[in-house]
Amino acid sequence: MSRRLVAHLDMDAFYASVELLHRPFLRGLPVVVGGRRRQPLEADPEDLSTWPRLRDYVGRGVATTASYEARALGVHSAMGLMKAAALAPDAILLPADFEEYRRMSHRFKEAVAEIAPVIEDRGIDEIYIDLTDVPGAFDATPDDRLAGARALGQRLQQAVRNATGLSCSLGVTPNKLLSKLCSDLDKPGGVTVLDMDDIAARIWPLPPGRINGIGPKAREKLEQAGIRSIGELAAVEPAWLIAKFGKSTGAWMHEAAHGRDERPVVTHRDPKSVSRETTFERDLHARLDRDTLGGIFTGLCEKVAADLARHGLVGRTIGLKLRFDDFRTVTRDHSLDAYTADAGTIRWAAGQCLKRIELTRRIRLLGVRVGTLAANDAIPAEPRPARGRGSPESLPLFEDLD
DNA sequence: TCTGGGGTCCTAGGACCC
DNA sequence: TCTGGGGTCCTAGGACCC
Repeated sequence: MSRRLVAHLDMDAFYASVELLHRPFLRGLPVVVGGRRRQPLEADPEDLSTWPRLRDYVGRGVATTASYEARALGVHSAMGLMKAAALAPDAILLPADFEEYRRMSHRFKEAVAEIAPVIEDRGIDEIYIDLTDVPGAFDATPDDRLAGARALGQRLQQAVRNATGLSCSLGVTPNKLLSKLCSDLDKPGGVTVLDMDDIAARIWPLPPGRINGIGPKAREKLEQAGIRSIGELAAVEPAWLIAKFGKSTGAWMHEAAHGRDERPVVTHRDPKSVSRETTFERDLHARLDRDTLGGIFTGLCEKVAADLARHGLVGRTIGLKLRFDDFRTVTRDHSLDAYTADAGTIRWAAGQCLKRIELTRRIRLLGVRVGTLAANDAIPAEPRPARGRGSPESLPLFEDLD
């Protein structure tokens, strides 16, 4: 087995930290980023009482990020803002400024790339870095066998701070699984270094949910079986896990609990789907609100089409997603014979999907997706045998419901 | 005061073909 | 008339992640 060194770098409370960078007078206060698009901020830096507070928020938004002061009050990302307001009514609520976050994201990734160019993007605020071939990665001193890994982690952290003024945390270990886990162990601002020999002492005491890929459902199942730590998970027969979680997940879980992970750092991935969805301010009725729904539907299809065009992509499988007022979600797919990036064709196919859904309840969310993607300049001339279907000139949508 | 938006991957059944 | 497999594509739902 070849020796690897992989880092996971995670920005600390990224969106909130970017906001505080631009508004240092808010430092020390609980700050939450999130909510739906609102009017531009018109607050006075000199007068904190003019800044929007969580308690004044009304609507369906969630917290995207909470500063550490807000986290101390129990607010965390993905929490509904109404619930968050009950916990931290005085927290400052800032609208998300994705353009700015993307700029800072680009900046920190560039700074890392100057030191270690093999980078896997995991979203706007985190990356994996393959350090195996970076000079010094495996240096050791008499009192620190992981001195090279530690020094590299600290160097990356300093480079990010110099380039952005922002703090991040790193895990540096032999693989992605362990590094992801470790970057979270000493947040904010930590560099956690670990070798396979340290797994029993450092990893096994942690709860299974700390493993990336074990979510609420799996955690619940494990808990019911009395498995409360990664060490206990590691001691379970793989056959039992496979019976409980299926072949793939069960086998993976066993390996993960032992800290084994051979996944490479992937520098490029082809996109699999492009989608747009929106949750309405109020639940809409298929018939009573059909004009509103029809307009939103068309808008989503146009956005997806524009996204495809921007990336030079075309797709063949059109998907529709509805969420009802009881939060039940249904999806329908419709595969076309030919690739498309055309808004009208997408809307027609999504309309075919809509026909197959029984609209008994009010609708909370509407989404449109295009999958089975190909590059615009590499479409097969005869993609598939035509199987006969209507032409996209009629657009039966919410208009002809009823 | 319920629960955003953009994704990936897995499972499982049925159609259809050899 | 009954009995096979394997392979691929399509669809629907669900778990999970950032």
